[in-house]
Amino acid sequence: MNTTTQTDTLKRVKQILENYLVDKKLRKTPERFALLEAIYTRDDHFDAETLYVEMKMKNYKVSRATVYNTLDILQECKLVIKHQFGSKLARYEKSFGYQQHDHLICVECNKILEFCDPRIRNIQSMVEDIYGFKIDSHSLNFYGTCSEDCAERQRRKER
Amino acid sequence: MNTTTQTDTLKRVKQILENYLVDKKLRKTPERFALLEAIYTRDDHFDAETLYVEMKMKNYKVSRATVYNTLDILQECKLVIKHQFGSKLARYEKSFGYQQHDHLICVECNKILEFCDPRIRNIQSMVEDIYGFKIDSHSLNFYGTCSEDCAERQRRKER
DNA sequence: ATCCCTGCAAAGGGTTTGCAGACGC
DNA sequence: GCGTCTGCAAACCCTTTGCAGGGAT
Repeated sequence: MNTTTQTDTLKRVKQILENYLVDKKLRKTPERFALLEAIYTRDDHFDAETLYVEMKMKNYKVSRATVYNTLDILQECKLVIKHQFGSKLARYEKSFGYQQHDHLICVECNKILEFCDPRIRNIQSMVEDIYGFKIDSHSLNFYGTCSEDCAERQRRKER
Repeated sequence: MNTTTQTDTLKRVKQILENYLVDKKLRKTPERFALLEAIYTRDDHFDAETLYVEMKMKNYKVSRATVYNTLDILQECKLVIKHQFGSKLARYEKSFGYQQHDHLICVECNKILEFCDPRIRNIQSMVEDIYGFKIDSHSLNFYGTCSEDCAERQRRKER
């Protein structure tokens, strides 16, 4: 994504947040927009603490409470997605302009790759039909090792 | 599953645990076998606390520490699978004699259904080839509502 | 007899909550 | 000015850990 597009994205997501806040009669606080910008400047699967520390480093003071509060709001307006990659530590990522995708997680070095596969949609509609569920979302994670090094490290642990 | 088969399963999983403990030079304590039996008598996706309380109710005293310790061991010998269904609270289920399956979770009433789909295997091998990962396991969860009642309750929340 | 395992309770890590003061409306 | 949002810290929940006594080998 080049700089122009990123600036453009930033404008659009800020607009979405603003609309959401107005609609829900919530306040347009500077903290919320600062956090949104920080999130849309990142390009990874971060946790709440990392975001909190990043703000601190930039000399933008926000409390942990505000970080969590804002992450909740951003999830509600679909600007952020929360993941639980098999541990209790929640991970987040921006979601505007991204096509829905799934994750491939290296259990050794924690590298996370993304992939898309249209077959999941098919599985979803089949499952909806069979069980009478209305499905809103899904998460598909593959866990494994990303390289021979990581595979070797894993084998060593299992002994 | 009829009673005969369940008794049979119980015998077999106890044997598996015993072999594992001997192999790893761990001790065959009564707590471990009692917990294994409790787990294989259940038929749901339970959390550690529920199991702990169940043992208490049956007047079989085990500590939380032992519950967690035993769940770890049972995971290692593949008799139990641990799930993280989008919350920090871990869920467990017995896994011997079960084919690998995935989950459908009602976000309103927390009902959990299971399903299998062979296409996931295909996606898995494709992803392995493309990204050079060696995949050990996966988790696919669909989140939605299980009935019109639950769907309605969800809509009411969103207002 | 060894020393791993247990029970207990305290500590731990991530997240949520309560409260008083700040500030968007 | 009203009422929500913030920062702070304490509380919270689930899980892990430390330790001393007990039981498997």
